[in-house]
Amino acid sequence: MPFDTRPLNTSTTTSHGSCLYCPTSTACLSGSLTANDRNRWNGALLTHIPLTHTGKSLFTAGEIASAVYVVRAGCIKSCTVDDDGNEHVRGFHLPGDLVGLDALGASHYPASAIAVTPSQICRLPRGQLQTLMATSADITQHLMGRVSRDLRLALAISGNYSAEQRVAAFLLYMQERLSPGSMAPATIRLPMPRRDIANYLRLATETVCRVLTRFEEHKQIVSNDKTVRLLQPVALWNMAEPVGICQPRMQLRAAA
Amino acid sequence: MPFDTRPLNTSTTTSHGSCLYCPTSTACLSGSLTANDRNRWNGALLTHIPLTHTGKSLFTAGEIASAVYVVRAGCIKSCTVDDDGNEHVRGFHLPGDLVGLDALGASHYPASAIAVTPSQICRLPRGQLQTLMATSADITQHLMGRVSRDLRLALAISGNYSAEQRVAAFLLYMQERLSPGSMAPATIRLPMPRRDIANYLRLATETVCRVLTRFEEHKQIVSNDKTVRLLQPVALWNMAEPVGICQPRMQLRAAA
DNA sequence: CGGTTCCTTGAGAGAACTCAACGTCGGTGG
DNA sequence: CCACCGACGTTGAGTTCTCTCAAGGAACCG
Repeated sequence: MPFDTRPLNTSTTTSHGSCLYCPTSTACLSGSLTANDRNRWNGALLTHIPLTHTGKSLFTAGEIASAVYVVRAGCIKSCTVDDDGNEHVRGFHLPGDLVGLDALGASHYPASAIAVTPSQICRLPRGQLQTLMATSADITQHLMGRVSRDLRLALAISGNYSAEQRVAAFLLYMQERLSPGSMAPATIRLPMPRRDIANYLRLATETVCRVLTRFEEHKQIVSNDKTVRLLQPVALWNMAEPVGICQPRMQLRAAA
Repeated sequence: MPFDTRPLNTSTTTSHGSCLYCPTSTACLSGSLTANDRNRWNGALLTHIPLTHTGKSLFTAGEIASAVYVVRAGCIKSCTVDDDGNEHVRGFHLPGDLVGLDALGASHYPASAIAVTPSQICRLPRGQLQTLMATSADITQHLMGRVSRDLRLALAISGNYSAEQRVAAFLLYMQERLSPGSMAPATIRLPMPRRDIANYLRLATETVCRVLTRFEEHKQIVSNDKTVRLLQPVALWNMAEPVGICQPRMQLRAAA
């Protein structure tokens, strides 16, 4: 399978499709705009970006920030490499997410964007973005919402939490992103390797493994490589709640 | 001294002064706008906010986000309290900084804003902000810049760094903020207690103390309570470089 | 002066890391 | 078809870093 479409609801994606048929159209910014603004947003988006294969970079830290991207399928990580040569994963971008927002107020990208999985990307040139923002308060509002959502997520994950809290929060966050609304014990497929998860959560790869093993011993999950089934989301949620990146989930509260 | 104006260049501040005479006018958003936009920005700002005393909160996490604030003097920390009762300091806001930007895309404040030091604040109601953004692309741009700057800072500080790297980066960052451009070994006055610094850097208070003591043993700083003199900024910078929140500093590079 | 808060230092505990080894999987080439 | 290789995931043993707990001193304030 050269192109992983499992997170999507459709298996018929093309690299030249219009936003109208884009499987992420409800998650992409265009989904929440008025008809007029949506048309203009879609008109500015270049959808014919070729697939990005695993490890290929969309842009590199330090490059002049020339565009913002929308993930249409797959998974992109944004990361930096410090002067000691250590990689730092700053976040994962799933279908519907915007990539490169942290460069909006700067001239250069502060982080690189690298495909974690073969991905399909839409490109929105910076000039077009400026025009859109200058002429539509609504688009501006929604963009602001995305940037500050990223800010909230970064601040939440940067908190001082234990390895178990981090991993639990990550699992629940990914579940919410990959199968939104599903309350039953869901089976999710983590697109990224353990190394990237660990790096993102500021843990060692081995620590993530050990925590997953411990969760499995406690019958809270069933893990098989990239596939994880959350058996006791409530237990995980009780651990992860302080981190604050997963939904309030009345259902879970009620069940607990 | 009921009102700490030391970071400012003037000692004659009033609680009703106009932006024209505001000591932070160059740091505040208004400093980088065109004359027309600046007038409108200043016109929307309510400058007659009473002093905020240490420990007093500007707003509390969960409240409906009704405004954005500009710090005119003093220091504000934004923080959350998780369900375990632990406080998490998300950032410090110094004169010229905007507070509450992480609520721009949400209906409620995700974090509380609490005075670390007696402070003076300007208030910008949300409605006014929307109007400004809808009618001035320039103001929108600058606001975007602030939000994504905050995002970059949060992402940088959330990296996986040692206690020494964190403290060194924090000292350099504060020096840059409190006495910008100064290259000579500067004496800075940290407005916040060790507890808040430690919490912000995700360390124990005692660890921050120990690191500062170690820096002092190595003749890299001279520390006396809230006053810190950076004797070897180059050495600190070599430690802090990977964190990436301090300036590139050609001078320091050259000297190193 | 007593009370409180903050800063500092020490000793021990614990969480996560490093180093190392091993099994699995998928791709590649003989 | 199968051996080989590299990347990834998992597990164990020992180490290191940071935290926790504890106590004392300094500064501030009523």
